Amino acid sequence: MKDKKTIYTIAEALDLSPGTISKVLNQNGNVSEATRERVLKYIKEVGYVPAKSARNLKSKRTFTIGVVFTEALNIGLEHAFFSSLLQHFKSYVEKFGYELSFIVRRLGGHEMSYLEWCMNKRVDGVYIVTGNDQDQALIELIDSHIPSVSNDLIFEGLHSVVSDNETGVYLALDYIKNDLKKNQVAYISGPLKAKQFQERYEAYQSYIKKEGWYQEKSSVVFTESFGDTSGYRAVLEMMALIKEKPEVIFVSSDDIALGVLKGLRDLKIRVPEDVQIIGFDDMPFSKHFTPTLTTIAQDRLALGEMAAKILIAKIENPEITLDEVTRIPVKMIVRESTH
Amino acid sequence: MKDKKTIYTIAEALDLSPGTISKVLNQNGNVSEATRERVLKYIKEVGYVPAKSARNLKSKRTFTIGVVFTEALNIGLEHAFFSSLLQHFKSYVEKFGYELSFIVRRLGGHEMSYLEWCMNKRVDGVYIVTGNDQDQALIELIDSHIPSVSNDLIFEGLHSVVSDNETGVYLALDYIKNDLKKNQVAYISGPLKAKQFQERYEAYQSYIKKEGWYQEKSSVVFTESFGDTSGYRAVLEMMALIKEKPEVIFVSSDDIALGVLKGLRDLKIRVPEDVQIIGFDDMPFSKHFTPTLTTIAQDRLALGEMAAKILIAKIENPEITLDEVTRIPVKMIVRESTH
DNA sequence: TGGTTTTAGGAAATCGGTTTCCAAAGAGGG
DNA sequence: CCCTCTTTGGAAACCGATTTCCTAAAACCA
Repeated sequence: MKDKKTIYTIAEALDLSPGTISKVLNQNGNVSEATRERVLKYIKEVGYVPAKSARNLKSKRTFTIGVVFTEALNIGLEHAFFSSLLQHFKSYVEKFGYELSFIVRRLGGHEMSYLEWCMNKRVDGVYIVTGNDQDQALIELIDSHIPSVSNDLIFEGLHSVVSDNETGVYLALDYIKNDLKKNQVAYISGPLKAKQFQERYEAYQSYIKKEGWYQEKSSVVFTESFGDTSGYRAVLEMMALIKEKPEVIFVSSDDIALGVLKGLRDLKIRVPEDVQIIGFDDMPFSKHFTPTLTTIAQDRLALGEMAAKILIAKIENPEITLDEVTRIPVKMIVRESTH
Repeated sequence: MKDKKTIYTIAEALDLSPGTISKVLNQNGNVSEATRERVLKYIKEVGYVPAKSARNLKSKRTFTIGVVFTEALNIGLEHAFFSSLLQHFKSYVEKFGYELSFIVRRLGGHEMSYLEWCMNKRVDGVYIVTGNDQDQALIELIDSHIPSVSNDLIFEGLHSVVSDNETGVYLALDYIKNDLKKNQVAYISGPLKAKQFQERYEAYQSYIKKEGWYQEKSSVVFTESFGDTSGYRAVLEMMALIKEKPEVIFVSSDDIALGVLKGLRDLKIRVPEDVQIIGFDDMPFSKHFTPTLTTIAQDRLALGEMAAKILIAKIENPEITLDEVTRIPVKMIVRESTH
């Protein structure tokens, strides 16, 4: 029973040829309804499952997508935002029969590049959840013929699906200007190595300049990495150095904002009475912070699914032409941290 | 250049036989140092990478571990605790050349069981991050000959690596009794379908009984799922029904506790002045809650790595005998939510 | 009924490695 | 110098599907 079951075993048992079994399995080729059913029935009976490696070897398609998930800057799978993208991407591609496999850079002891790994595995496509645009090995992969899509990097020749960060920043600043009627604002940014922080920072700068708002040097602080601990340190640093206390602090991500809230609490600065806070992302837990966090919501579902849709389209139709960058709309969510 | 490169191409170019190339690649067989280097050099030059599917087909080993990550009860990859386990597991097994592949239950349109998928892919082992112990398909997988390990389920015949939940609960309750000197305590539990909540709940019950602490019916509430929103609802429900307000609420996970804190705030109940809160898990963000959360810390690194270690041991030595359940110690971390 | 078109199913090559077995050449020993 | 032992590398079967090409039988048609 637990012996080997192959297409040959089956064929022999049913007095057919292996080719016929294969045809039944792939529902192509001409097989009579009668034998089709006979084969299917027998297969179910003995619990035969075709070996994927054999199939892959011959047919070149693996129905596997390689996932790049750089564990730099504190963002591994532990980072809720990116895990969430991966989750949505995964759910979507699974509907089309694709599976995910993490790209590994060392296989059984020796290092290999992203591209080598992908060729070795013959993945059908590559999904970059987070990556480092300075990474030569990643660039090599992007430049290869393997279809790829990213929810993070923006790169010549790479299809990216990212939030409309600029509009997000403008929404927040317009709100500060028109609703809160403030202009004494400070900014806490994640590391600019990450593309989204870079875009948000640039949008911030351009808005400030356009409005002519006064900004002293310390009113912009960069964290050294992702995560609440970084935010905690950043806000302490800012408040220690800044002369004119800000009325509003705009923080470039919610997880960093959590640390900022804690830092302010330790400094006995009340939110929103003494300073108001706006975050970016709208993570699930942001609505339960103390105070609950006003933020710019990213549509994680749309980000992940659109990336999936594009990648599948590229895999199944290599000739397709698409915009390089797809922007997903964001929206503002007002909660207790501003009023 | 971008044409096909196989062991045959290489062999021809170097005037050797394919077998010899294979021997070089696998550093076994007798090959002279001279040709070894010649082959290696040429391979590097033309950028040849062996096709994994061909290798797998012959050698049966795939160096791939299937990951079961049930997306029930709100716990997908988005759940920080389980993502973290997966992250640590992944980092560990990668050192030994294993890669991870999510187990998918529908491949190219048609449903398949966990076991079918695993046999189809010929995975070397299975890692259950989260699973449902009522799931017949999962049980079938566990009962199969494929080596497996779990960080969640505890099951006859399955190797599990889990926290010492009982000690964790006792630590918290001893602290309530001996340090806080309270005994008016309530409990908010995650759904008992999840093994860890079941264990914690049982430990709680046994302690309460042992101490003879008074408990009215509403002093234990179960959430319908994971996540802060569940906690929010649960605490509102509890406070609405309970007669004798508790002095301490013990919440069976930190993410649920976040919602509890928010609920109490909405009810104008102060923490820790009016009621003290103890969580379970010690998630990275728990130290930045308002107030910061006293909790029982689980060692996520140890959980993930130990699971990895055990699985690799089982794969590489099928005869090995191990304890079915490995308990990882927990410790108590006191913060502002108690005093 | 004879001739033509379909259809069902088989034979065999192929994908790209791994591995066993074997022969030739070189090394060692008396 | 002859014989044995070891090294080196080749030939070929094999892993388990897929796929093309082909033939025999069945169906169709006038």
